[in-house]
Amino acid sequence: MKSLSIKDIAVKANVSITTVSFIINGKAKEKSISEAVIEKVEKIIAESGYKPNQIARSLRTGNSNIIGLIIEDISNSFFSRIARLIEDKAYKRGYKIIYSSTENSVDKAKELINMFKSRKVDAYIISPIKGIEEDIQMLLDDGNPVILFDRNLPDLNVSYVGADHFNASYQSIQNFIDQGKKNIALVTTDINVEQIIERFEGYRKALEDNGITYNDELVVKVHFNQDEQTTINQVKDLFNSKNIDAVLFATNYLAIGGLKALKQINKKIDDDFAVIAYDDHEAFELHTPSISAVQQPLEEIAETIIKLILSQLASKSKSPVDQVIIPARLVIRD
Amino acid sequence: MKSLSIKDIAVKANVSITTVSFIINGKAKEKSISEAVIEKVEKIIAESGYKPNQIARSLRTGNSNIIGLIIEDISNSFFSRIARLIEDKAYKRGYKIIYSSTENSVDKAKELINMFKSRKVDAYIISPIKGIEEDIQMLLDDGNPVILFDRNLPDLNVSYVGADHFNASYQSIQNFIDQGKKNIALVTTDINVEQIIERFEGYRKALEDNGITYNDELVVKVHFNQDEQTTINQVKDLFNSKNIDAVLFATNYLAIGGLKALKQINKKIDDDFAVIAYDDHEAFELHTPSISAVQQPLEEIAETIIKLILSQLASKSKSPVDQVIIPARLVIRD
DNA sequence: CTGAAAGCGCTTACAG
DNA sequence: CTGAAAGCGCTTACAG
Repeated sequence: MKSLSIKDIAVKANVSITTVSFIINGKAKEKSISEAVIEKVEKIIAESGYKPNQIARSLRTGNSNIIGLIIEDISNSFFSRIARLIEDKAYKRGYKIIYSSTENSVDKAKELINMFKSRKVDAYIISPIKGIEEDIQMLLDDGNPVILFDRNLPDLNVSYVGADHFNASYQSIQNFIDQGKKNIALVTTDINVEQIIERFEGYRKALEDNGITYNDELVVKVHFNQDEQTTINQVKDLFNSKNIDAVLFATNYLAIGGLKALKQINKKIDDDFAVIAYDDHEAFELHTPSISAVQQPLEEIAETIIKLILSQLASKSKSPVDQVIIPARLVIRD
Repeated sequence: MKSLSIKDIAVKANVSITTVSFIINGKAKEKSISEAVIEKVEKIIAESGYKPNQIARSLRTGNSNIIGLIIEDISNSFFSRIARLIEDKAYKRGYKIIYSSTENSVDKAKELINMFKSRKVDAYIISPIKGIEEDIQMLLDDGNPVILFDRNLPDLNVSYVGADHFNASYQSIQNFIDQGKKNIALVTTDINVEQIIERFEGYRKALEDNGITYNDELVVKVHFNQDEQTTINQVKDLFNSKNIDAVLFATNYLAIGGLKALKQINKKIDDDFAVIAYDDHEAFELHTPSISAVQQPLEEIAETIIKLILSQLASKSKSPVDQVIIPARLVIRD
């Protein structure tokens, strides 16, 4: 069953394709099409259920009304919640989202960028990894709107939206110290991305500013993508071998694994031992006791991303570069 | 900066567009293009970084290599995990995913189907709601591959993949009864979708088969989309007014809200009071005590969906209708 | 007030 | 072994 084309409508209405096109695109008034013709054509369109072929429209106009979203992993709740907000806001402005997960692979990320490029997406929202700087630079050189989020690529002159990871991490550690903690551990990952590095630097700086010597042995860097059981074992080893009175988990999935480890070795979270997770998660409020967490302002991040995209889309000229850093919020529970 | 077209490559290589097209599409041998020409053209393509315009290709060939995914809400962990698996498997077969969330709105669902239609997606994966039967029937009439998942539309003769919600619910209740529970509550939602109805029927039938009278007052149906606090209050009311020794939460977000309510009224989960959540969630294993859950076989569901899609895409003729029901697994914790 | 025609970047049947 | 040309379904500058 072939679907209807603009030609079919034109024939049925006994007018030209041009006229139908003008009506579809709301240019009827501007082109002074007569009321009678407008009504006739609109009636036929409504009755037939005709939908313009967006592919043809894209080929002709050069834009697709699709925004490409490249993230690490859609099943990670931080990304899925951001994706939801972005989708919603984009949708309201007439844009659809194509997403794809990179799994932190440089090759896959490059492939995805190429794929989106050949699909002529109108804009790119990317949570990037190191190693794709060149590819992003090419997108910029070609005049594409590009917004990085969550993590920045400092070598690039590109728009970026993200939380203030350094300060949020710093405040978390300061909070521990204010409670009198001295042996503060950090469980983080070994991926070399901006936001993880900033969280580490916030940790280190807060210790330093409070006169506490940084101790390498209190920092565990787990491999990205390793299975949870391995992470759990590493955390157990850490707590079994060291005397620790507070720990910051640098991501929510690390915190989930870490809490399981603490449960298994029966390490109680109480006045003598404090925990903060970076990025909130539904499990934390529910946990006994409740777990404090750094909340990134997802709504604000998503809104800012979309605003920047739209303004870049609007300005046909060289896109302005905006770097927006949004404060994160430390939520202390219990 | 305009990107390169096939014509630019043809000019540079001093051959025709046709020849370049054959080479790009791997038909060089078949069309007996000479080795020398193939090499020359491939070299130029590689050097120039030329990527064929997929929009033009789609317009010409009529397919897009894009699969449309319509779900309730990407930020719900059940859907985001399924989305991740589907994306991954589709990607390996050369397909990309466009997704959109319906938020259980019939209007939005209809809009999304139209949007995907005008984008000429090659296939549709839909977690449907009642009220869009006609729209789906139109897709089927037009010969589009359509797979429903999670929830079925029984009035339609369409392929479907989902867990055996009835039996999983039945077994959960049977498990309670085997432990000697008598006053078994169900917290569910008021959305009129197949999988929620089946979970309810499983509950009711298990009670009946065990000679326990169904009691309307032990069933709470919360409004879809209401805020969590309202749900929490309803659950509190239920437990404050009734004597209950077991509860099945029909979705994982209801369980999250419900567990918060139980915590607030200090209702302990122990030998005298049992809880099962439908759909697992990271919070449940971590909870004190751990919460039992029905696990849907996500991997198998995603794999089956993709297999059906591919087989429908392959068979140019009338697509076969397969309804695949996959057993779910009750994981008892503690 | 309306239409004929070019062109977006491809694929492919046909011709040689 | 290779190419000219039609056509996918639109939009839009130009003409009348």
